[in-house]
Amino acid sequence: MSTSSRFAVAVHVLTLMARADEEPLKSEQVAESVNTNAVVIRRMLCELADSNLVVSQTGSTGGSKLARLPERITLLDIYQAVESRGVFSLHRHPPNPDCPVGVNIGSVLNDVLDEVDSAVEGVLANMTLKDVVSRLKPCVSTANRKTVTPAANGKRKNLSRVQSVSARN
Amino acid sequence: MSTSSRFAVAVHVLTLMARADEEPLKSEQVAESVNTNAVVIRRMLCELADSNLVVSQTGSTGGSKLARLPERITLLDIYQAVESRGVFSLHRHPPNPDCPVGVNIGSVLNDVLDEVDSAVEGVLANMTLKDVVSRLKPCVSTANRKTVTPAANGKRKNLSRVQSVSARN
DNA sequence: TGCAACTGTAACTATATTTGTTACAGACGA
DNA sequence: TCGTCTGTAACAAATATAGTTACAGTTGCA
Repeated sequence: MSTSSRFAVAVHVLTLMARADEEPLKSEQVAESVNTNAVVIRRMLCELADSNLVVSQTGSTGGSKLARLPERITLLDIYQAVESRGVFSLHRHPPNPDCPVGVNIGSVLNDVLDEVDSAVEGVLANMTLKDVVSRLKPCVSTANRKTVTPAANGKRKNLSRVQSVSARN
Repeated sequence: MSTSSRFAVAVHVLTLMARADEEPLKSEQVAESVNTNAVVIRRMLCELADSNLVVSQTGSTGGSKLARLPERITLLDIYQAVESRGVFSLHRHPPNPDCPVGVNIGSVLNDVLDEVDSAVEGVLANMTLKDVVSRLKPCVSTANRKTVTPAANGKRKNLSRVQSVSARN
């Protein structure tokens, strides 16, 4: 399916800000936690700002912070801000219009794919950024230790979500 | 999100076979309806055969047909046969393990993404290939006309699913 | 038996999309 | 005015999907 990691990264970024409270974070700081380039983060922050999820300020004391309380930001808001297309795509090239199946399979599939999208959105609408922060909590307080709590290395139900155990470098 | 069209194509292919009844279809015929290369179809047929959704036969009178009745093949079966990964991915490179958020955001996200996957699977499990064929029916009988019934040009709720109106060549 | 018509598959190439990088203009506080 | 930010353009790298060519092996049939 080749999904992007944009949603995962966006949630990560906003989670950092939720925990930073009102303190604006610099793209460089965020990039360090996400483990990517600061420009990638800034690009994403622009999209999040377009959707009114964060506010950024330029200048020497600049940075970005949440535009509203974490409990008022759902994962659906985040998803819609950074993932434009739906879950599936139709054919890359349109099917043969001279074939009775080809000519209207797209219509049938669209209905199905809309249902799928709605289901996804339903799940995402039910969780807020605050919920994410809470679920994260268990490992905090004993700041910056290197050891990971065993439960923190959860595995997906299904397979390869990339990154899982050991990454590629 | 950059989803693939594999699911759409697979449903298309199996729909053709459902309508062909027991008559085996040649990859060339299928490719013509899907509007792609026969090898692309044969590759997909191999995957579908691995999942026991179709049976193929080599030789001069060969071809492929459904391995069981259309009412016994769900869209979930098809999805699982051709789309390996879940709907979303985690970070391409693992986040910074020295950051309290980075170290276990993956675990929280995994839970969410599992929920999303389950929701998608739930929707797909509720429709069979037979249902798809039925929904297709309205336009048949008056074979091979070029005009499309107005209702057949349905649009997605959201935007660009590719292919929509005019394609790219 | 030999041919023609298939499938299965390997090995590429082409195309698209996402991610990462470098560079720099402009904003802004001190 | 200077240093430190953001915003953004332009491009390179990485990845994944789709399309193409080529060919070995299978099978029905004359």
